[in-house]
Amino acid sequence: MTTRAMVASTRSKRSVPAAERRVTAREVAELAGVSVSAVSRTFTAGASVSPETREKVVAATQMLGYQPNALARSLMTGRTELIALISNNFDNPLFMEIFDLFTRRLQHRGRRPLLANLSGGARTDVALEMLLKYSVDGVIVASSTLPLRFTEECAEAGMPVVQAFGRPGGSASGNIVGCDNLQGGRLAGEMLRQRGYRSIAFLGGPQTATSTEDRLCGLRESLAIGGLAPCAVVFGHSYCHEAGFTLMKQLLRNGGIDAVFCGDDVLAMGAMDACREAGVSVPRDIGVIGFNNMAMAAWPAYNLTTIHQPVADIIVTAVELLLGIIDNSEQTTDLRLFECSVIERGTLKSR
Amino acid sequence: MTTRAMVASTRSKRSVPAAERRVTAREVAELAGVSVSAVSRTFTAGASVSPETREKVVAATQMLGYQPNALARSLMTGRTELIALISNNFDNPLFMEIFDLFTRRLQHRGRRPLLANLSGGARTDVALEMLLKYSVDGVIVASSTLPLRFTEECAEAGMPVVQAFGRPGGSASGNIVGCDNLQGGRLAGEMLRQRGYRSIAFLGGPQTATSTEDRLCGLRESLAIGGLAPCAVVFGHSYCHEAGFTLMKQLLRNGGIDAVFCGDDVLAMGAMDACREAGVSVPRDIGVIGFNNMAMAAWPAYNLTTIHQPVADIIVTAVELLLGIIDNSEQTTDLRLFECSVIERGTLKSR
DNA sequence: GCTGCACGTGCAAACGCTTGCAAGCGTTGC
DNA sequence: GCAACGCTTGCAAGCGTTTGCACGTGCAGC
Repeated sequence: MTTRAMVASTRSKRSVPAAERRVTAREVAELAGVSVSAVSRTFTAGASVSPETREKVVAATQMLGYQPNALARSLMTGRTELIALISNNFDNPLFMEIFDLFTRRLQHRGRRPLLANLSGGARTDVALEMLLKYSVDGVIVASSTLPLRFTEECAEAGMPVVQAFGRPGGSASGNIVGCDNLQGGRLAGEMLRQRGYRSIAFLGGPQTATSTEDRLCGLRESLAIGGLAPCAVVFGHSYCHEAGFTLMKQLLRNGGIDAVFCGDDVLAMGAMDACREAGVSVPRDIGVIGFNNMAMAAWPAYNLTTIHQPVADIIVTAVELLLGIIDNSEQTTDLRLFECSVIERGTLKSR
Repeated sequence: MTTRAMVASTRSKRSVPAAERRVTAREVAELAGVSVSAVSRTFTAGASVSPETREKVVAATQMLGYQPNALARSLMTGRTELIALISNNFDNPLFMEIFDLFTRRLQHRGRRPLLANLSGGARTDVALEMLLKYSVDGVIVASSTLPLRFTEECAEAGMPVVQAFGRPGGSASGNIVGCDNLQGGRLAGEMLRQRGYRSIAFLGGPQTATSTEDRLCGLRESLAIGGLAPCAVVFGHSYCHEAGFTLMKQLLRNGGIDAVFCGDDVLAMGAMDACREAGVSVPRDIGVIGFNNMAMAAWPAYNLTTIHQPVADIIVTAVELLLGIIDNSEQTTDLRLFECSVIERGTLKSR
């Protein structure tokens, strides 16, 4: 480690045990001259409390700065209002938007997101264990590259779970909300055919990712209509810039392509950067179309034509679906797919 | 909403209340033929349990798939192992790296990150309340744009708190770990002077952000040595691409600058995109230097010369500092600043 | 004036765990 | 052989809540 750290420090044993012990319902009750039941009821909607009692309790609460202990409450109610948010996708800027929207939505619905990071070979069984230990009310898996198995394990352990940005898995089990990757892939294919491209390569994310698989499949279907087929198909180890860059260099070396459909915008940006470095002009020499329409795709450096998936809709739907399952405590198997649309920018020739 | 959603659904009232009730210590105790105390002690390090008892308990545990309830435990121990992770910076890709590192580090130390998103006018008092309700063991504030007041309020409420990516505030209270923005600003200034730039603009983030303030100050100091001063100083509403883009267009309109120091890489990218659009060449016509060295800065589309701050070191230090405070339960006032360094790429002329 | 009823309230028993305390028991030292 | 000791263990209290239940109380209806 070459960095030097400046360090300044002042320590002092906490002299006054100020705010040491959180104030409890009992203390509030005493001050208000009522029972603990009364203060509890004051804070549970729909409980039977007279206006006078409530007023006394509220006054005492303000005076002492009381906050009901959510954990103790959860012991009785069986609800923690904790929702696990699981992902393994921390090198894709789209997930910044996704986290933002998820956390805001959960907060908005009075729930707290407990994060589990499954990237970089973190053990899923350890994560599962911790979800159980903390008795989360439900689980949201936000990733298309996480093994479906994990989602199933959550369900088996009795936790309501919805997978966002997943796809109708083979097992057909579980709740999934995402975009119609197949349709999105078709859209990309149509677009490329319309613009007169003939030698089209597919540059995808992890081959095991259902999203990549479906997008490729959609492309194939759509090209087949015009009697075409992808002239090259390559997969990256992850949805990251470096993968797009490396794979595109490889495609350029092999030659013979006039357009590439990338399974993700960040892959597309990597691909464009490879073109840039190789002196290949986009869209003059080669057409590029991405997927996701992340914020960066609109940046002038890339100005990327791409397939939009309605991230915000997906997230709201995922949260509402999960909360619905929790409230009704019924096991559902829902599949909600949103349609994709084309965002035209500057990386395809005008025809 | 123009998107249509395909919906498929299968519902079924959960017939078997399988895994309905989590298995408790009592059940394990019964199966193992011991008391609940014994099973509790089996799972608390350093407790006195004979090998035979432990073995019986472990066997029963495996058999039933028992998971100690962390929340119930916390009621007695006063520890939740929950750490609040607070941020309001969800439009800056650097924070993807930051979240990744924080969550991994916390997991590695056996803690769970409880996320609070304070972006977009979320109310800080509501957030504070929820931290108290859930009795988190400590708080990490990961932002340089969050009001120092929030950090102070956490401390006042008796929660150990460290601010990451903050700076030595005027109040001199609180635990802060970050980089030496002043020194980083100086570095940028030196770099620009060395390369022969004379008319240097500063393009910062929010004027109230301590990071922006300090970086500008460092720049000023450094330029002063060469008898220079920034020829223009502008601030964005946030550390985002759009702000960099807009502000740079403005700077270009006003004219008379030959280099710009951006308070953040994403601002720099916005600025470069503005140049691109205006037909101004970087670095031929104008030099650009950024701050942070986020992953994207290395992408060929930008190939941005920038000031590196050792994000990983900062995060590890922040976590260890916080856990230290929690364990020793002593109120400290630590300040740990890491040195910045220059990452040379292609956005400054070679001289 | 008595019964019936609705409403508020407090008591006490949970929830699933930890932990102080004392009892049990086998060892060791004299 | 007895006291002292150390190690295990179970009992029971307690952590901060919620909630079923029973017990008032006040009021309307006859």
